[in-house]
Amino acid sequence: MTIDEQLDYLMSGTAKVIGRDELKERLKLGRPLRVKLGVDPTAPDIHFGHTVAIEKLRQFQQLGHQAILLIGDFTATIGDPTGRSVTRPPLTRDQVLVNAETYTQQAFKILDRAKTEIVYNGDWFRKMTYEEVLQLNSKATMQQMLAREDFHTRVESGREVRLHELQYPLMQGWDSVVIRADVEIGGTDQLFNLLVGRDLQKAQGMLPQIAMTLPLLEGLDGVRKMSKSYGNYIGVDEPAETMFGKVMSTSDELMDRYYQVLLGAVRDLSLHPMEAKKQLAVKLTARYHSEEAALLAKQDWETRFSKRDLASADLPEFDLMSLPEGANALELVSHLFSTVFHLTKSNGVLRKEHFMPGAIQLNDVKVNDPNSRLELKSGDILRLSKKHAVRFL
RNA sequence: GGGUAGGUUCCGGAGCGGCCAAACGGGGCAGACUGUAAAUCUGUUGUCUUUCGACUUCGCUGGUUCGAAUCCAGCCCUGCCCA
Repeated sequence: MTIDEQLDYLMSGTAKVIGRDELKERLKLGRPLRVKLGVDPTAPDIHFGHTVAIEKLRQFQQLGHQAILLIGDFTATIGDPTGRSVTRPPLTRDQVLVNAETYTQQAFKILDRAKTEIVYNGDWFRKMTYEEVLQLNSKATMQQMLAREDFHTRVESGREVRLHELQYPLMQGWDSVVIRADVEIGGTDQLFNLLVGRDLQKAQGMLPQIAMTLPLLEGLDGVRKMSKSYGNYIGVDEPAETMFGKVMSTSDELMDRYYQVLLGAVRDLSLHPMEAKKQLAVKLTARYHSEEAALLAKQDWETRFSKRDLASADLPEFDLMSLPEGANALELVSHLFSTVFHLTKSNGVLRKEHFMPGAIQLNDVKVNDPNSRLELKSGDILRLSKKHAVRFL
C-alpha cells in the first residue's frame, strides 16, 4: 500500500481526526507508530460500541503498527466523567483488575494478542508524589477544563462536579506522554481528553499525538449510546442466537446506523428492510462466532419468530427433575425466569404482566390462572413471553 | 462563614394534615397489530395476597395529632448568590 492508500484506509469510518496531515507525515517515517486505545475497565464486557475503536486499532495493527491497550486501572477508580450527568461510582482495585482480564480476553477476539502491548496506568500514577501531581495540574487551567461540554452543562444546570473528576482528562493525557503515543483512538466524546494528551506531549517537547475519534454507537433503544449500564448493548461474548436476535430487534434507522458504523457499508435499499437486517445480523454474528453459527442462528430465528414455530426452535432446556416440588404455575414461571433468564420478577408483576394478558403459554395454550398446577412432560414448551421460552426435558 | 432554594416511588415532576402506594410525563414489562422494526392502541409498573386486605416507602431521627410525604425540632446532604 502507498502512504496515501494507508492514510485513506486509516481515515475511513473516523468521525473527527485532529492532525490528519501529521498522520501522513508520521506514516512516512516508516517506523511502527505507537497507537493507543484507552480502556476504562468499569464494566468487564466488550460490546459493539467498543468494537468500533478496537476495530480501528486492529487496522493499525494490520499495517504493522504497535497497538497499545492502555488499561485505566488507576483512572477507573476515579470514574471517567465523560458524557456523564452525574458522578460515577468509583470501583475498587480488585474489581478493576478482574474486569480488565475479561476485557482484554474479549478484545483479542479482534486484536492480535501477540502483537498487542498492554499497559496499566496505575504503574505510574500510583508512584507519583503530590508534588508531581501539582506540577501536572499546573499545566492546565480551570477554564480549559470548564470548556468541556459535560462539565460545563453540569455547572450550568446546577449539578455537581467533583474536583477529582477534573483530574481525569489530565491523567488520560499524561498516559499519552508516558507511553509516547503517536496516535490515540477514542469515541467522539473523548476528543477533549485526546487533545489534552496532545497539549501535554507538546509541553514535554514531544511530537503531539494524532487524535482520532470514531463515531459513538447508539444502543438498542436507538437513542442513548450503547452501554452496559443502560442495558441496551450487544456483547461480543453473547451467544450467536442472542446476538442475532438483538440485531434483529433494531429499528430501521438504527439498522442503517449499524451498517454504516460497524460494517462501513450502506444497506442495499433494493432489499426488503427485514432481509437487509438479516444480512447485517449474519455478518455481525459471524464476526464473533462463525459463519455457520451465524447461519444457524438465522435459521433458528426464522423458525422461532417468523414461523412462530417454537416446537422446532432451539430453546433453552430445563430438566423436569430439577423443578421445585409441588409448584403452581406462578412459582414455576418465577423459578424459570430467575434460573434460566436471570430475571427477577415479583409475583405481582408476573400475575399482572404475564398471566393476565396471556403471555404464559404451555404448548401454545394460554395459562391464565397463576394457581393452576401444570401437567408437564418431557418435550413440553412453556412460553413466558414473546422472547422467553423453555423446553422441558 | 452569611443569605436562599431544595432533598418524593427507575428518572423527571406534582402533592403540602385524612379521599396517598402517592397525579402527570418518560422509561420498563406484557398483550394486540407487524417485518421479535417503527408508529399506534391496551393493560401494568412498592412487597405479599385469588379477592377483601395487610405490610414497607416520600433525606435521617425524634415530636405534635385519632391520623403526617404533608405540621414542629434537631441532624445529614445538595444547588445558587455573597465572602
